[in-house]
Amino acid sequence: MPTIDDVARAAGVSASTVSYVLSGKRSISGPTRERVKRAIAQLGYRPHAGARALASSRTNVIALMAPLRVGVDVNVIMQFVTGVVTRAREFEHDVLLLTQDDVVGIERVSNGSMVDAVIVMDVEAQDARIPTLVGLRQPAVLIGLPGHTQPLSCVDLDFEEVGRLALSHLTALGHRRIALIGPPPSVLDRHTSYADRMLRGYRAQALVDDVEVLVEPCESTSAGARRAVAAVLEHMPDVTAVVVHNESALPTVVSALRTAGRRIPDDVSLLAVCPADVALSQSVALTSIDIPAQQIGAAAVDMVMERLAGSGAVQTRLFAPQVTDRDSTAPRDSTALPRT
Amino acid sequence: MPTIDDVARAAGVSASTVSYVLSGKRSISGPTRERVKRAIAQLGYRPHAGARALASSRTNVIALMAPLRVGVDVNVIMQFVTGVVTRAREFEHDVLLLTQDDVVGIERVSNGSMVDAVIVMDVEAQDARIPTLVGLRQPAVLIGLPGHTQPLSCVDLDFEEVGRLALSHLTALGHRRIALIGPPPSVLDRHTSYADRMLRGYRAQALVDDVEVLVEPCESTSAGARRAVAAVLEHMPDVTAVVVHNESALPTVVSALRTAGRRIPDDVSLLAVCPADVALSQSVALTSIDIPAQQIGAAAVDMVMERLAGSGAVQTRLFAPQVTDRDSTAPRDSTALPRT
DNA sequence: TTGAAAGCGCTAACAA
DNA sequence: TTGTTAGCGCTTTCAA
Repeated sequence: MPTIDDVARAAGVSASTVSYVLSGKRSISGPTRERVKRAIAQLGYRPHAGARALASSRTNVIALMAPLRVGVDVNVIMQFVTGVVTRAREFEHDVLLLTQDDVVGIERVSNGSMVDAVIVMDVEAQDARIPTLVGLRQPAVLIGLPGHTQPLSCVDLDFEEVGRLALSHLTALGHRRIALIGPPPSVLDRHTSYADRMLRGYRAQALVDDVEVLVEPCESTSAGARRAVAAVLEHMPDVTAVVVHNESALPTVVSALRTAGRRIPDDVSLLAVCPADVALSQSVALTSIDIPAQQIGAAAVDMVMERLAGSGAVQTRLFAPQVTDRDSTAPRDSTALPRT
Repeated sequence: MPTIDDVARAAGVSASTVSYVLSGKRSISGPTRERVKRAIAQLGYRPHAGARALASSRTNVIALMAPLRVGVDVNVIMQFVTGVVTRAREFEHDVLLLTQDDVVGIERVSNGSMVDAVIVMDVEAQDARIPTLVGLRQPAVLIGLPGHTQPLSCVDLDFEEVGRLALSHLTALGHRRIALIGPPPSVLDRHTSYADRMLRGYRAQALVDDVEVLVEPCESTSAGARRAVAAVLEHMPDVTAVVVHNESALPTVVSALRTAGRRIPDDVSLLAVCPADVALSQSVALTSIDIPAQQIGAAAVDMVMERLAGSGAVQTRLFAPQVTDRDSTAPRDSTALPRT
């Protein structure tokens, strides 16, 4: 591999000039720049990342800690990751992948100066990683909100508002008995940020709208979904609307409701909280609140970059949820009246 | 951050001694080692990754190029990634995540000496990345097989054998009219390695066993799955067995068959090609051929490490598939009388 | 068993 | 506008 000195020699300039051509940190005359660029292209020169990191204390790599366990809304995770990687590349950064369980990994890559920043997914209310993150030399961004405010940047969909919105959308349609088929018990037990907040908003809105609600956790399997539907129908036989916040359960919830003789949306309205493409790939186009995972991932990178540029302060950024009406919701009395 | 010199000073030794304690590349007296280790712990010392890479030309990072597009058997991808990351950590390596579309990314991280090796997923028969990979200074391992033998290490499930095995398992149960609900058309069109090979084996075995088969590509949506089932029932009304090689279609295929009045396994046997946990989370425990994605990912890392240690030659490693009998397959005449 | 010292390839302050 | 030079923090050869 050619080094910066090889390039400098080929272009008849000094190494620092090559460096400055590459970084743009000082002005270079047109002809010089041209010669240097030609030499770089000719030799196929690539700066050595380690040397660069050593000299500049910048690695152009950010760490992303993602929950690689299977079963938990794998699509959403993929979209977060895609958003992060794609946006990072736009800033000439690469992404180092850390897994959830590798908590010491944060310190390893941070203290070992392998990365410029850390993005953490799947945050829990009392997240064990937070003390570590707070002590880091590099900026950290959470996707999700910890239970208590921390000196850390956070970004997420406003899940509390998701809960309120889901419920109020259905009550506005006249529904008074509404069930939530939620995330798996394990997610709830861990007080995963998004699940907790969604539930809080949902329950709060139930009080406001004075409607009866039911919350049924749901394993991310077909059997789990069927069990959840059965439980809902048993405990709330006259349910007329269901909110589903569990991507993998979605197809089975839909078919289980039908099997139980509940037409969608004639007998039961269904509102899903999931990425838009998931809502659209079900057997009915589902009315849904989109989880803009890719955008959130991209926003996390933006916040990282602002912090690295020195222009960004610690902040929390919440995306406002929106209901997209599709074919799975209807007014409560839609069957009582003739339909078109 | 403390440097190696700080540690050396604290321990009353030279920097090289600290380095050797860390690498184990020469013998150190017990007391010295102890003092050094204590100093390291006390100072919370971490070697600077860039400096290390510069001096040793080893980064302890491997690049993983993963297909981050959604929809294509996301669970399988996650399991590959998990396998790679987990095993890499066992070898003290981290994983840099590259996306499929970022083809120049390979050259960037390779020539920029950011990584020690490259693992590439989702290989196609004529894969555009192969020439690049062949020219790399670092070892490359493919998960999947290219169409023509290349001077590259490969590892995968033996999908050709999967096709043969799936079919012969069903013919052995007496089935003579068998349909395959396969991957999405886009995957087939790209001649994705695993899909091509599975089909080849399946068709070859159909000739051997002299049975009638049908191949129906299938979009990874509920609607797509329903369409595929309808097409199968239309073109092969007396079908008695179905192979499904499309993870996301699985739940809907199962329910669509039932809706069409075909009981599983009484009227139609169903054999799935998917990770074991996916087969188990359907509404019937499906007879399946497991895709041991995590193991394959781990094996890819093993091959990388052997190559890096100098002990590994270029080789292709194929995992032998196995059928696990569960509740979705039965002899053809289990309920009906023997047919001609 | 240990130390001294020469790089590894780059950046950026200082000089011109 | 460009060049010179002193590190960045580590590994590893050579010497003792």
